[in-house]
Amino acid sequence: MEEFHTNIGENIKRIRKERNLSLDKTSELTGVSKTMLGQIERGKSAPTITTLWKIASGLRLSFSSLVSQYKPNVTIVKKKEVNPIIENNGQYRVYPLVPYNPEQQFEIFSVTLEPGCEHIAEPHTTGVEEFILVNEGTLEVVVNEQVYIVEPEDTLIFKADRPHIYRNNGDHIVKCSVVIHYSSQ
Amino acid sequence: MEEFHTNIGENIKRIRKERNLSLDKTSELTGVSKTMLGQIERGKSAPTITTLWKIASGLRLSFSSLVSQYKPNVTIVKKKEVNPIIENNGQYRVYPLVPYNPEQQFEIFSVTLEPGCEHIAEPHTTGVEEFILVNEGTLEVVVNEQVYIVEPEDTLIFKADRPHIYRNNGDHIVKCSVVIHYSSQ
DNA sequence: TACATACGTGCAATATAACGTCCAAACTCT
DNA sequence: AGAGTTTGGACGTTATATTGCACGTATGTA
Repeated sequence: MEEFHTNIGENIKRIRKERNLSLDKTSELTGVSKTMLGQIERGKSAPTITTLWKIASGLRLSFSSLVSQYKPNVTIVKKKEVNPIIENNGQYRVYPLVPYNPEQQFEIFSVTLEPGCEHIAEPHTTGVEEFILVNEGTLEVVVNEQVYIVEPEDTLIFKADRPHIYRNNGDHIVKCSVVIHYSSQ
Repeated sequence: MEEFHTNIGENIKRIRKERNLSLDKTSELTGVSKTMLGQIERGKSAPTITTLWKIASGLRLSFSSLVSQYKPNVTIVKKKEVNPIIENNGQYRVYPLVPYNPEQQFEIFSVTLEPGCEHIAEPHTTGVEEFILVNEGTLEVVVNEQVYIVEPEDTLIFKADRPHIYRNNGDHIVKCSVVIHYSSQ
């Protein structure tokens, strides 16, 4: 993510090698200088979208084939090592486990609500859908003035483009996993 | 195409306005300076992919929603105004009518073969498919040592990742439309 | 009117993308 | 082995992306 452009470099180099093209030949096909191509491949510079466009066009590639991320087979995220976002005086804590990324258009949080906590969430943009999987405690969610009671092991799915409220009316802590999906209109 | 980055600017501005965001707020969400955002929106500068990444992530957008081209409703391409690519001493002429573009992953040519012309085409990369629609004359195409006779109003479809030969053995000119599709593996 | 706030843009400084030229290593050919 | 060719990378220069600061305009408020 912070080293995002290295992906593109690797993709270009792989495709170039698959086609047995030299940097010179690729430069000729794309109209991008050999030096620049080499630097992009080695991750030494991040191209502007105009040069990326030239590369994609010259090599007859789609954008997605260039920006596609290399995914490690296995990744483990330790919640203890994730800095939570604190709200409601620490009663409402959000742990971003899988941050958003333009390719996979969703993000995953773990959310904790202390007993008595009521959190009012801003409406998201249109097309956003939330999936709430309750792990512990009983969660109350208000959407469209309607109250939904979500028991442990139950899941609530709703369009989050309107204001909604999370509430823990029990005396036990509430822990839930939240997946937010952003549909690019 | 040459003014490609203006598209992205328009897309960002449109989305930002839809969400009632100021440049300041957008800068805060994306980590890209307000000035830069303004320049990108106005087409005054072409962002690098790292800043585009920041914008897409901060605004929870996909890449495709940012790079999507504005398509005019109607476009007319006059073959007379298209510079053909000349080969075989002018006996083989290729008119690029619709150039390749990374979004729509194909290109369209009009091809003319004078009588007696034989053109040997380089193999394309794997995954490339050709669609040949013969308009005038009778075209012979050799693929995998197999000769195919394509009469007027007939269409030949074949995977073009191997050498192939176009031949006009008749005494009438051959004109055909060719669509080449590149599947981004 | 005067003041305040929010918004978009202009300007100067800096970082870096993009280019042309040159160079060293590897690979052909006799 | 030696000359020529191809390859990828290094260096210096130019173009431009990116930033922070400041300015002008609009809108609302007392």
